Amino acid sequence: MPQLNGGGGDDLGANDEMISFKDEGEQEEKISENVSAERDLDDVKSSLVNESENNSSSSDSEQAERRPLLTRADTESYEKTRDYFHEALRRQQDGGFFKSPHYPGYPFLMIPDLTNPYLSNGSLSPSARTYLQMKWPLLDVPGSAGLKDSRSPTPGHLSNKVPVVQHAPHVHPLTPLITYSNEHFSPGTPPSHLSPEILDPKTGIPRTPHPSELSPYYPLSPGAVGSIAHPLSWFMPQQGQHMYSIPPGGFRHPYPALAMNASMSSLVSSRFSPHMVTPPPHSLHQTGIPHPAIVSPAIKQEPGGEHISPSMHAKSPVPPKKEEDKKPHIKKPLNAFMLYMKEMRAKVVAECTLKESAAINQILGRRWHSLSREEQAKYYELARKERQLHSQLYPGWSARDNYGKRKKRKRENKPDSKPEDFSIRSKKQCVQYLPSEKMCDSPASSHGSMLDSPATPSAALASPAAPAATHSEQAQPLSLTTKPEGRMHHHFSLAGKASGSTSSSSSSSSSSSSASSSSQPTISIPIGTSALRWAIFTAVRATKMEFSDPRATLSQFLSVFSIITCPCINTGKNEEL
DNA sequence: CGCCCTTTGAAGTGT
DNA sequence: ACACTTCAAAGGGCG
Repeated sequence: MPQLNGGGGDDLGANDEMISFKDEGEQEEKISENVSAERDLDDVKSSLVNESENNSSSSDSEQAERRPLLTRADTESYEKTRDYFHEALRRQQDGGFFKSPHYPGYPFLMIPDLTNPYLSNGSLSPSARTYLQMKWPLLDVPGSAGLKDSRSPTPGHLSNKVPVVQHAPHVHPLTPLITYSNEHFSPGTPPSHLSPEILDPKTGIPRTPHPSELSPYYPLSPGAVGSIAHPLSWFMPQQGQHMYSIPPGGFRHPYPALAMNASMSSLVSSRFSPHMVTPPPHSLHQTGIPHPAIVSPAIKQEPGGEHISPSMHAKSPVPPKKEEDKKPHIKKPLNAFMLYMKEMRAKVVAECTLKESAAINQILGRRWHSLSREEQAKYYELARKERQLHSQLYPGWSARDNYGKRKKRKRENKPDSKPEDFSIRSKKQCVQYLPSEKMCDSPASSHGSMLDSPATPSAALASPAAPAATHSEQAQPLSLTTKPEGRMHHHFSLAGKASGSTSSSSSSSSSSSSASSSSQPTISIPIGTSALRWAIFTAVRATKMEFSDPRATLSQFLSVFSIITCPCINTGKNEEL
């Protein structure tokens, strides 16, 4: 969300968030799309502190172009998705590689961890994970060949990283993909809301899935699994990977019947793909839904073997554990960025030798910002489905349930983050992301990207979160700003939300804002409120400018507004430090 | 061994 | 309504 307001993210997030966006160098990235990750890395490292961004406006035009697309109605986007789906299916049937021009990564999007994403203990080795993510289709699943990963573009080196995974003879080839093992799964009663039946997408009437109905998308037998690709396989993990993995035994229907609508069913089916659908071999965990998200506290142990052959040993529900233990740890559904990260991490790691996650994440964050709206929208949509599915699986679950499960993090710095301290403590953030000139650089340059925002309609699509439409309008002004604007915010004392979006960013932004406010007179504008609009209005009036063209309006406004509110913009002075 | 770092986003709590 | 916090993934770094 941070990024484009109207865009998908918008819905999700508050408009404000968009503001908070850090401008990390989106432009930079765009300009140098080809730039290797190493460069990114270098930037990250070297600049870790000082990252001066180019102001190239090249990206603007690009963004401007794509914005219009985003403005379309949700329906359109969904249709688009459907088109992708069909396309994927078609390609798979053709046996060709599916390369998604728009979103190459999707195919393995959720594949990422063999281990259930929601399991705290992923047992697979990183390399194995990477391998599977990228190539799992190659696992001895015969039919999967056709699916070969769309990501083919992926550097071969990646594939090389992984050792061949062998399955025990008796184990289904896909078993490894089933991250969820009984062990992890705490016995529980399946959600009452889940019923064995599924809703007919068209009629919405519950019905019992018939084998014939399931196929071709829902292969019934393990053997068939590989051969039949789910239409959404391109979109979802290739048959096997699920965010919510299923226990070895699998459910008869993964999530048996969540109230499925078309989208849900597709999601579920893809997620709990074939093997899941497959009739439970023997050791089905009948009690419940083994969901990847469910993690038994006690389980944090050995990664290894059990994952590989999860199903095999349907261990009887482990001996009674403590009360607390009994309560499975259900992980939060992954958000759009997390999904993106999972997908791209391996790639980034492969491109640069860097292994440090912190650095990689920075790169990923930048890349995330550089993604087109459409690309991001896909992840948002995916994340939305994730949440939807998650909520259906765990109706009573609340993010709050996981509070305190982790050790406390650093948060302390925030409170104390006094300007000075702050600079010291979180220097990285400040320095790195608050490049001076860039911030000010031109709202104009940023406009291009912002321009598209108007459209909010697309937001719904992009942003799964959907609070959307309503916000989008208000947000727009804010949303207009992409990263650059985020910077602007710094100039303004936009305290609020901007900072709020991220702990880290928040601290930096807040600090920066405070710093700026202290050093220079600035206009405090509550973000996400009518105040901003008022400010805009005022600014426009002040200049007596008339705008006929929406785009012109925005850009002009931004120019004016920036001038009025952010003197430093012109100077390029970085107040921050 | 286990937390930190780092990213964005969602969802929680707090004011 | 807004601000702030926590957690989600990941894996090297570090105490």
